[in-house]
Amino acid sequence: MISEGTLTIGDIARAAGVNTETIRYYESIGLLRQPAKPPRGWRRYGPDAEQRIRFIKRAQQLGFSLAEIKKLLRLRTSENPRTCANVARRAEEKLSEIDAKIRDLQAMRTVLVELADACPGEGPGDKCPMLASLGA
Amino acid sequence: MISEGTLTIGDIARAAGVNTETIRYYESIGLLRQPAKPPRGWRRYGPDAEQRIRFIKRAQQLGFSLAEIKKLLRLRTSENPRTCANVARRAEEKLSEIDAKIRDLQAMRTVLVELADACPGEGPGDKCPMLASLGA
DNA sequence: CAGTTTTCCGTAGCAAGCTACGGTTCAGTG
DNA sequence: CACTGAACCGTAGCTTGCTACGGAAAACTG
Repeated sequence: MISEGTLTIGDIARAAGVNTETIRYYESIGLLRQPAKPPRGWRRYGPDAEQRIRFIKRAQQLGFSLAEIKKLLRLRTSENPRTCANVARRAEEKLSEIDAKIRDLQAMRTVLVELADACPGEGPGDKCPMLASLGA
Repeated sequence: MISEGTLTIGDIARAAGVNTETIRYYESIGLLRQPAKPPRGWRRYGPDAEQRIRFIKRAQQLGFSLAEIKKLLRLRTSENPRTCANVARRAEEKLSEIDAKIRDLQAMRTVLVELADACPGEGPGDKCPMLASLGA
């Protein structure tokens, strides 16, 4: 629902803190709607385009991919009264993914710490217990 | 230090649980040395090629990139008596990176949980407090 | 009105780590 | 010796999220 307005793509880009190319990219993948191009001249955006981009950036920071954000945005305009539940479900799925990533990283961390503890801190590479433990 | 041997690239690939193409890729980026090609016939690998690939895969699981693994492998053959310390230092750096990623993910998690808690579980998209909080 | 900036648009490239394709040569089996 | 499967090799493609390039047209600035 990008309304017509008076702002150029550069105005929106500066306001939202992104590159104009990024906006064009979002439009090309259907994440933003391009305002209709006038017969002569440049496209003009309304201020809601900036809001849309800010939404995208915040959702990205929460770990959503652009494809997932696209789906969230489609839900937003849905009249379905269960939409809110759908959004909540997606958030829960994302939460599970995040938890899984955290567990993986913590497992990595444990192994790395164990290896580092075995290291005497000097000696040539072929005697290094860390490399040896890794199978080198 | 891939010695000459009797094994073909397919043998090594099966033994190490990777694709032959992956081995060729590793060779192309200098992560594995290609055995010299005989004037007629196929290259032959020694069993240490499999060990090398297993090392790479384990290090990857610990979050090291192929570029970083390349450096670790170069350290391994170094005569420098401080090599072991260098390996330990890289492990510590990697530990910091892992910790930073965990912190980022936990921050995402916190925000997501807060948003999800505000969700009544039904209603259309334009009333969804989660989407609203994100700025949509 | 001249000059500079901006938009427009398609195309191409980057990072990382592979995977796929296709034509040719070679090895191993019956 | 014929056949099948494997290796060889270069190149291209995949994913995600952009960024860069370049020429033309439109718009702002003095």
